[in-house]
Amino acid sequence: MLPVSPTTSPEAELASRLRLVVTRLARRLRTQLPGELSPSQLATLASVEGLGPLTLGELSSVERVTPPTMTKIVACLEEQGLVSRTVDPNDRRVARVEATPAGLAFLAASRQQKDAYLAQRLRALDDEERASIERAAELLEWILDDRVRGS
Amino acid sequence: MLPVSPTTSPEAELASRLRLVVTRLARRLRTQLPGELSPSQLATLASVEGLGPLTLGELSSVERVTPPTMTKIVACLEEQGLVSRTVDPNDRRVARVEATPAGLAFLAASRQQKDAYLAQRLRALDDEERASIERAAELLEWILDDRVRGS
DNA sequence: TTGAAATACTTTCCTATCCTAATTAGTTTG
DNA sequence: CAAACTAATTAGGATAGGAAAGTATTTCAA
Repeated sequence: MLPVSPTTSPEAELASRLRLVVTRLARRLRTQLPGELSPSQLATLASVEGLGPLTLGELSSVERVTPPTMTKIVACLEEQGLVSRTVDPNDRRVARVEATPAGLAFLAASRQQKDAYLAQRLRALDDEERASIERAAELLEWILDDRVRGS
Repeated sequence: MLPVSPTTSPEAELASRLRLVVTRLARRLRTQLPGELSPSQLATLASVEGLGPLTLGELSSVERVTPPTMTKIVACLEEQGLVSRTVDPNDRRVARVEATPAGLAFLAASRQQKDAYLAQRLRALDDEERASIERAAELLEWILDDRVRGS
């Protein structure tokens, strides 16, 4: 439809198209939930849930955020009762962060809310179309996997 | 792989998976270009390119940003010579913003750079796999199309 | 035709987020 | 035990974006 800048390879053209749709869809999903947690806070909570109890340092490198920033994020989450901290008895410098039941519940609710939009749209597709999307999701997961060479 | 919270329908499960991969890929694409323009500035420049000359007010509502913020964004883009402003001779309160040739060139380059990452990854797939992604991109474009009923 | 209201943008000031540098507390090692 | 190292925190600063108020211009009603 739109005459994109002259592309050299078919991959480049597909890349352009994929980038556009992924960027837009992500934006749509983001604005779908104006929740009371900042994006970093939500992402941190999700990491804690997915990766189990983590130290502040691990969290800050997972979230690509500096340690001081992570200190504040975790402090805020803790104040709201969504995570708990436990000092490691063997090395009392480190504190492990863990999701509380309230944190897990919050995450589940927030996911359900975001997924609701997508699920509603997906319901309008037929089985074959949903299978296509599933297959693509698989491939994109592979693309995102950094064990594949090249940063 | 990860035991997600109990989902009710197959659509919900796919939605969850799709949301995750789309969000992550979008983030990857975003951080891929640490360019000298902020995200809002880049988005504004892209809107100006795509929608033609726009007033500040139109721009701020398109970008979901308050007028003062748009004033600053445009001022910054103008300083860098990426857009130009022209006062409407019929109504001297309004100023129309337009992309300069330098602005268009910048956009093209930035797109090419982002696409490069994706294109590189896509090159590692075979034709069948690329076709799957293309099909999915089509479906996602349809999903994003707001002319389809339901917000 | 002129004052009041409306409109388009700008200026000022405030908040939130995330950074770097320096500090504190705890652990390991020579 | 002291020096070096490590984990987390505190202090301070940069930047993006918003709300409220201000300025310039246009429109409308009496």
